[in-house]
Amino acid sequence: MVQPATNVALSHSAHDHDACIADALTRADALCRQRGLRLTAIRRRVLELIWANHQPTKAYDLLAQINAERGNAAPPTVYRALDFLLDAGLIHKIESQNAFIGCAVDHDRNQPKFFICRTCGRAAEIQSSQIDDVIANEAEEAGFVVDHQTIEVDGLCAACAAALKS
Amino acid sequence: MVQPATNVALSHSAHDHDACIADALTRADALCRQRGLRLTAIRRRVLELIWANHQPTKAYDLLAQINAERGNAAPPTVYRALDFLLDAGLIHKIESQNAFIGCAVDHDRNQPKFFICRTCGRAAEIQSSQIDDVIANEAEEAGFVVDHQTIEVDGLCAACAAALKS
DNA sequence: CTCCTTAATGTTATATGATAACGATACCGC
DNA sequence: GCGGTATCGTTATCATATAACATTAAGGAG
Repeated sequence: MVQPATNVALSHSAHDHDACIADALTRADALCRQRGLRLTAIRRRVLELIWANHQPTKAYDLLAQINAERGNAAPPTVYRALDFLLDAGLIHKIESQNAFIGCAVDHDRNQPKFFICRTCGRAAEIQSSQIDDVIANEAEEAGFVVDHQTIEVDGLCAACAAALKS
Repeated sequence: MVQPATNVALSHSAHDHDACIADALTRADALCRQRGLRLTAIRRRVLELIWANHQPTKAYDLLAQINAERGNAAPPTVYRALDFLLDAGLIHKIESQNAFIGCAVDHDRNQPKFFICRTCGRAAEIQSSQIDDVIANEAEEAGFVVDHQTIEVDGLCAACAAALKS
C-alpha cells in the first residue's frame, strides 16, 4: 500500500516532485500563519508525507511511515493531524478510498472534485466551476441547501488510457 | 443507528411506505428474473430492510436486524448480499457514510447522485443528466475515461431547511 | 430421478479504518 | 514565572470489511 515517492515521481511525465512538495509546505505555512493556526511538527510531517506519496494515502500507511522514523505513534496521532489538515483545507479525503490527498487548488468558490485513475492510482483535483454551477442549479430547484460535496470520478487518466491502447 | 421504519415514514410528508417497499421488491424480482440472477431469501430480505429503513443503512445495522429475526448471521452474510445487490444495481453505496440505500431510478445513461440531508438523514437520489454531461465534458477535455462516479451532496433538504427557518 | 457441478451460505478468524477517554506536556498571553 | 488552553501520548475499544475454508442447496446433464 505504501508507495515510495521515487517510484511515483518516475512513473509518469517528469515533474519536479521535491519542488512540488516544498511549494505545498510553503503554502501551508503561509496559510497557517495568516489564520493563526499552528502547523506543528507532526502536522507538518503528515502533510509532507501525503504530498510525497503523491497519491491518495491511507491513514495507517502514514502511521507506518511516521513510526518508521519516530518509533512512537498511535492511530490518534495521525488522525488528529489529518483532522487538523482537513479543517484547514490543506488536504481532502477521498471517500471512496478512505484515503487522503493534498489540496492542490484554491477553493474560494468551488468544491473539491477528483478524477481518479484506477491504473496509476492518482487522483487529479480539477477546478471546474461548471460542475458546481450545475449542482447549484439542481439544488436550487429541489430547495436543497448545499453544504459540502463529494465528487469522485473513477476511470482511466489520459496517460494510462494511451498506454493501454498501444 | 437503526431507525424503525415507522418513525421515518411519519417524519415527513406521508407516503405509502409499504407500497414503496413492495414496489422496489417487485422491480427487483423482475430485474433478476430477466437477467437470470438469483434473488435469494437473504438477498431479498437485505434489500427489503434497506428499503424499510428508508435512509442510508449501515452493514452492521442490517446484520443486527437480520440476527434479531434469524439468530445466525455473520458479517459475510450481509456483505455478500450487499455485494450482490450492488452488482445488480439494486442498491448504491453512500461512500461518505459507509452506508447503503435502495436504487430509486433508472440508470440507463446516468450515474447515481445523491442529495443527503444532515438533519433528517435522508438521501434523495436525483436523476439529472446535466451533471453527467458536464462531467463528461470535463473528462473529455482532460482525456480522462470515465468509469464510475461518486456524487454526494450534503446539506439541508427543503423540508428541514424550512423547519429550521421557522 | 439422481448424479454432478457450481453457486450460495455458514463459520471462524482477522485485517483495516477510526475514535473515546484520560493523563502528560508544551505553548502563549499575561 | 504563572495559569489556562491546545496539543500530544497512551491504552483500549469500536466500526467497517474481507480471507479462507467447510457445508449446503440449486439446477442442468444424463
